[in-house]
Amino acid sequence: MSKLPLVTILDDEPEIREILSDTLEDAGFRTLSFGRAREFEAALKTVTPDVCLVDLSLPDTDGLALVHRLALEQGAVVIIISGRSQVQDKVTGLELGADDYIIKPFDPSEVVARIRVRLRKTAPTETTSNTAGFANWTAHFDRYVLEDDTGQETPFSHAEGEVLRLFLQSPKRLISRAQMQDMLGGGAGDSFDRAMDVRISRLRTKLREDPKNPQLIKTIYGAGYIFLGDVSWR
Amino acid sequence: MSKLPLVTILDDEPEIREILSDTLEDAGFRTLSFGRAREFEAALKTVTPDVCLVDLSLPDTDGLALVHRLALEQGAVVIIISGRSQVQDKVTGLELGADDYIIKPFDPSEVVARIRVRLRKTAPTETTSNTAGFANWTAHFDRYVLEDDTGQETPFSHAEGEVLRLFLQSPKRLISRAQMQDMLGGGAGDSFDRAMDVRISRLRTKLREDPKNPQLIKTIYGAGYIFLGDVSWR
DNA sequence: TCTGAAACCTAACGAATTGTAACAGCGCAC
DNA sequence: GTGCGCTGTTACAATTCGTTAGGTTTCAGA
Repeated sequence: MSKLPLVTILDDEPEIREILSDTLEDAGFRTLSFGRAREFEAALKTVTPDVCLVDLSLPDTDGLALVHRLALEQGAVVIIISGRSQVQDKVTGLELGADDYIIKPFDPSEVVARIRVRLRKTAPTETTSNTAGFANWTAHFDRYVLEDDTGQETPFSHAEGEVLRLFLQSPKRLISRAQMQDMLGGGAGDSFDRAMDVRISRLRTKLREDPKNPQLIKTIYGAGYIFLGDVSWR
Repeated sequence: MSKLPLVTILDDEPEIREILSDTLEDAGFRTLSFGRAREFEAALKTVTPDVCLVDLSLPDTDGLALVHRLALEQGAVVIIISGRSQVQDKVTGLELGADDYIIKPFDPSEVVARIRVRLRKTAPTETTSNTAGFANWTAHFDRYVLEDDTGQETPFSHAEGEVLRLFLQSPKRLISRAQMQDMLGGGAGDSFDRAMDVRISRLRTKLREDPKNPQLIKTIYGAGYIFLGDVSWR
């Protein structure tokens, strides 16, 4: 339904354009590449990119001025990719309106990650999925509600949700108690173990697990817990 | 009128904390420094930083988990400062919710520049429009009136409007009590918490929420409130 | 297989947090 | 002054969640 995000690449070196466009398209973006600022600005009349990658060392324009126009006048998301690694270059680039500044030589996957950050912040809240399906349950983390296959809803508390989310984020993998303490921000107390037990116990109750034979949250004696069941985030 | 932006610094090395806080305060920010994650998280109950600087190599917690919690649950702006310069570290940090990733050793002025970028992008919360729709309600902030889908109108007071506007400006996001106190300019009094409760209670009544099962304003025990419902400003 | 210790489960309790009715102080219109 | 609406405060009820305590399960070693 919604189109893939569009990323424009403006760099005078063909190899760099190719590396970037290949990586970005693999990562699920549409791309448009330009070697000259003139062409790029002409294209802007007909398309509106979600993110613009701009190399500063362009033959036909002052790159910084272009960035400034893009960011300030068009309100575009601009990421500078530059061979100049001096701090002063970065600072002025960022001050002139760039959203990020990546130094050449760069790792393509870092570029992808940084683009995703910008998109995440720009897009209206639907980026972080807050609903997950598993077994015959659907967990709505935004509403703190657990929905069964008949549509009946059971509310769960914040503490229970933390544990459930942790499980759903790494299903079919052993999760140790230490890990939970970290993730759930608890202090390392003597009796803290018990608190975690209780959380899990309560969660199991809401998931209508048979205490003698839990199907979803399995205890690994002496090691931790493991969440079975196929999870799909939506 | 508006206070200086608040930046928190979480790093176990005192020298780094000092360098950062000195530079940032010279650059026109307020700062709060912490050496341990525990203290930092405790402080979050009473203050709401505009940007959080987090060092990943903390003694008492898994830094990435902390970042994840901050970013996802609180919607905070997080900048990682780390000695780990591998691309994979950067990518996972950014994917887990960080807004930027700065490598040690860093230049303080670059840190300042990158913080300014985040603030620039976060700031435009100024909504010129005075009407917002959500669920089957329409809120008219100019007339202090809440209109339901049949056109029936319920007046709301200034205090109720403040809270409602705050919710409608960041829906589906956890809003802590601290945040409310900041936004609504209340002193941090002992009994001031109760006043906020009462405001919300009254707002819930006007929204005809079922007290046992609120659909729009949800309480997160020990954390704050979250407003569900899709908001569109008009 | 039997036994004891460690690990784990969970009912019940209580401290902390939150909801809301009732009251009081304030400002404003008349 | 009187009345009315708004808002913070107080007091008490309800909820959440960690802790405690006692029972059950697991596992190593005899």
